[in-house]
Amino acid sequence: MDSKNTESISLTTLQRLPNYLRYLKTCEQQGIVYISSVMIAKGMDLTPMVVKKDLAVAVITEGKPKLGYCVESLIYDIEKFLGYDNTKDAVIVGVGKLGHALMAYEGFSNYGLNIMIGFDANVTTSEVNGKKILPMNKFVDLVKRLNIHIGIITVPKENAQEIADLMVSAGVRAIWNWAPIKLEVPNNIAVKQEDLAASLAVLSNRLKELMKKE
Amino acid sequence: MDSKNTESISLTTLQRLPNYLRYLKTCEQQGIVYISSVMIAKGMDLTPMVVKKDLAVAVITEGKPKLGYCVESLIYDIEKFLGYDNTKDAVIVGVGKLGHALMAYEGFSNYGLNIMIGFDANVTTSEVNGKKILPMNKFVDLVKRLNIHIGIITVPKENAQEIADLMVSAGVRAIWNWAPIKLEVPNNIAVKQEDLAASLAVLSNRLKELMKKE
DNA sequence: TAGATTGTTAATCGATTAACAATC
DNA sequence: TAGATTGTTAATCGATTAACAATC
Repeated sequence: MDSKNTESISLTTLQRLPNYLRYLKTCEQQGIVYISSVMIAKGMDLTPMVVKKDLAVAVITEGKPKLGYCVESLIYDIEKFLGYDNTKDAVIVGVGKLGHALMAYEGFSNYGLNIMIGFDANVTTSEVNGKKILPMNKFVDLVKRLNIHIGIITVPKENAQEIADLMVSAGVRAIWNWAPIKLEVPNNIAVKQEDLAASLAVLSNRLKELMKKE
Repeated sequence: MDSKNTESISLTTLQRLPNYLRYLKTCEQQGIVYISSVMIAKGMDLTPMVVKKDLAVAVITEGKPKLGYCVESLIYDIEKFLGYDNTKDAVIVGVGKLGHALMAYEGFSNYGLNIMIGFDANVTTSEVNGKKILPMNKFVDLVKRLNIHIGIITVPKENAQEIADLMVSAGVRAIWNWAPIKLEVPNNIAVKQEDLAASLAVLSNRLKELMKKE
């Protein structure tokens, strides 16, 4: 069916797609109906070539020479490609300050993610934003029963591996790990490491380069 | 002096460096004195070649054939390279749940970052972990006076650009932006965008690939 | 000495950039 | 029709991988 995306999309393109979406939606709101790769590139600090290449792999919509791409169709296609059209349920383990922040963040609904329930070893609050917080002993049963495939880990690094194991045993297939530790999981489980140390390394390196120039 | 790092280091290598550090410290704690690129690669899911190349650009320490690299020297060199040896002060603007979590996170001290003060339009708490939270009208003066060069933005996206402008006017040179919006700043200012939508796109794409295989 | 491991040089791979024919 | 823009094919660039001589 999907003759496209048979071979997997490049990581860089994939990471840019949500940004296209964000930009195109602001264009749509301004009443722009057709947009060229040149315009998109200008608005997003890319080159037109990157835009054309990215769209070519992620989108069915074809651009019209001289006119550009239909904004509405692009939005539709990209949302479809990213799976934003059918929201995926997730659970989060570790409702400390960070976990709390992620649970409360409204923006994830725009990304097709619904954090349904929070779990914590020490439950201190019963709800965040109308979402229940439950003790760990309910975890495996509930995740299995609700058939939830995405787990978010925001526990201290000492406990992250055991939580990952628990998630895998409960049928979780994709883990978003915020603990600064490399998780060991079976190779049929996807892990995305959120690496703040790497982000900081990039930022402070750029800062150093800037300072050197003066 | 530093004949190395004249030409800038590759982004991928840079992002891996904090992970080397983390791994090497666990080795040190286990009493390992010398370690080979093969061992490091095994412990970190890399290839020995990547390890050797990365170390070659970031480190002064030379490996000894048959023996490997001195763990202690590697740690010293990488910390130096990443600037962890002299801690940098930062301020954060937007002490909602996320900002609160970042302010309270102890781990940043390991990365040479010290979030000194929080600012917020509506101050509800006066302190987080012994760090003051102040109203915005104190921002420019204080940041200038303390000569702070790093700013973290955790305000809603509607306000992120004005906060960035304010930071720039106060002498901030590097911005870590958690709001999902592309900031416009002068080109002598470094910006690191924290892009959760991109992370989620990667994770859910991998999940999709996994599901397809079954 | 023999062999494992480093460090460097060459080959491969993939992504970005350039060039250009097709087309509205 | 003329010209801007798409989509595709080729060239470049940079990072990863392979090969191998040097060396402890």
